[in-house]
This record gives sequence, C-alpha cells and structure tokens, in this order.
Amino acid sequence: MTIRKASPASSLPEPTETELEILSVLWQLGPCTVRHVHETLERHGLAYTTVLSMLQIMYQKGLVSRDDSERAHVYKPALSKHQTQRQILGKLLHRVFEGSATELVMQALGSAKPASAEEISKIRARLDELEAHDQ
Amino acid sequence: MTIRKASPASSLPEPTETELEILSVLWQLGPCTVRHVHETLERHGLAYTTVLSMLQIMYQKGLVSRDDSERAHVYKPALSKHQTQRQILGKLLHRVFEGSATELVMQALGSAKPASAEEISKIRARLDELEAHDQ
DNA sequence: AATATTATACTAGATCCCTAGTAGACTGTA
DNA sequence: TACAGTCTACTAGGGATCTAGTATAATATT
Repeated sequence: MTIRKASPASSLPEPTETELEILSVLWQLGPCTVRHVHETLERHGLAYTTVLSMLQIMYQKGLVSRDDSERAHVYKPALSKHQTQRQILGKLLHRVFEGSATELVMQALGSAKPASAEEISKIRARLDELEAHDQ
Repeated sequence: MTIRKASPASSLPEPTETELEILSVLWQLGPCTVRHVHETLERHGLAYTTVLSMLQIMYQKGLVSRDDSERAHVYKPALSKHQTQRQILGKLLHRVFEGSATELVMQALGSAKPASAEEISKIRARLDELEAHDQ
C-alpha cells in the first residue's frame, strides 16, 4: 500500500493532457467510480483498464483522492477546477511570458475573438477591483 | 519520430520546455549557430552536443529553419515570440478553459498581482479597441 | 454451489523528451 | 603534411506518458 502524504496544492504536479480530461469529468460529475468516469469520458475507445490506470497514477501523484471503503473506489479531484486553472496559468506565466501577466492578458485579448460586450464589462470590473486594492 | 516538412504556422507542434528555452535565445539574439546558443543558454551544464541535438530535432519539427551554406549552420525561429505565445495560449484556451478567453483573462488577473496602474490602462485600451471593432 | 461479472493491482510496451557520447568530415596551423 | 580543434550526423539510454492486457479477488446470479 502506497503511503499518501497530504500534498499542498503548490507541490502538486501539473496534470498532463489525459489527466486533465479525466479531471474534467470529475469536476463535472463530482466523486466518481472508474466505471462512471470511463462511461462519461469524451474520448471513447479508451479501455476501461486504461482509465483505471490513469486514476491510479493520478492518485499516486496526489491529483485525486479516493474513498476505498467500497469495492468500487470513489475518486475525487484534489484541486478545484479554478485552482487547477490558476496553477497551470501560473506556470505558463513564468515559462512563456516571463512573469508578465499583463503581456499574457494582452495576448489573450489579442488572439481571441471572444469578448462580448458583457464579458468585456466583467473584465473591466475586475480591473477596477485591482486598482481599488492597489492603492 | 515522424519527420515533418516545412509546415505552416498553424500545424507546428507546440514547443516543449527545453525547446522554449532555446527559442528564447534565438528570439533574443537573432539567427545563431549552435555554439552561440550553447554559450548564451541560461541553463549551463548542458553539453554542446545536447544543444545541437535539440536544434536538429527542432529543425525536423519545423520549429526553426536553418542556413547550412556555411559549415556552422545558422538557426532561426520559424515563429516570432508573439506568434508562439499566441499559439500556446490558443491551445491552452481550449484545453483548460473550454475556449472561454474571458475566463482565462479573469483567472490571469485574479491569480497574479500584476498590474501596475499603467499596465491596467493598457489593458483597458485594448478592451476599448475590441468594443470599437465589434460593432 | 458453480459460474459469470466486475473490480483492482500489476506488468509491459510504444512513443516522446531530454541528454550526451562517438564517429567522421572539415578547417586552420605548426 | 600532420595535428589539433570544431562541426555535424548518428546512436543510445533513462524517464515520463499513455495505453491496455493478464492475474486475482470480490460480488452477483442461476
């Protein structure tokens, strides 16, 4: 039996691509058995045992916790979706944008066709908050 | 390893971590020989032949082009820094934020304590532009 | 009780990333 | 010319990721 230390969010490894797909299911459905994850996954054709193996690996890494009091273990994410998004964004910030969040934001706004008027307002509101806090 | 021919930007693979470090040197110095890259790289202790191998791999992938008219080949990035940042951000957008640029921006502004008043202004200006273009 | 189903653990292989060494070709110099 | 230095190409191996099969134990069904 592997001993699982409580891992602070800061020391968790960044989820890989497939791990992210599995986490998405977990965020969407809440705590899940392997079977439940397998049936819900976007990508079909993945064998049941593949999903099982992934979740075992993710458990070892601390990306998910699990309840094994029942025969079918129940997995749940260690970090929320927002926390994970932040973690990934934070790494990206340093790796690709040399720590400049402004540059990151500018590129995001430049590349994307996204923002409806409404969403732009949301972003403005956030900027207002930042300024208010900053003084 | 699949050999790639010269590819349009849209089909270039995302640079890996080490590849990004090497690209950074190339963006900073302009076209470089292997030796030049090796001497400039942040991470020293890397063998000369390691940098050589990386550049050869990157050439095969199409991440860099090269001039081999001289004995010491001269490498240069296939994409600009901005283009690469956008490419990476675009992939991240879909993988981690389900395509919502707004959500990405909000998280970026929330996590990092970035913005000086001046930088916030820059972001606001961008938002203005977006709105202007939108109608 | 005997059998079929379902779950986990363990193992293994394919591929990619990173690292670096060796061999051989070319260049410059004593 | 011989030798030392530099450059590329090729080869190789360790580690991580992803995939999935096999063995085995637990549960359900007939």
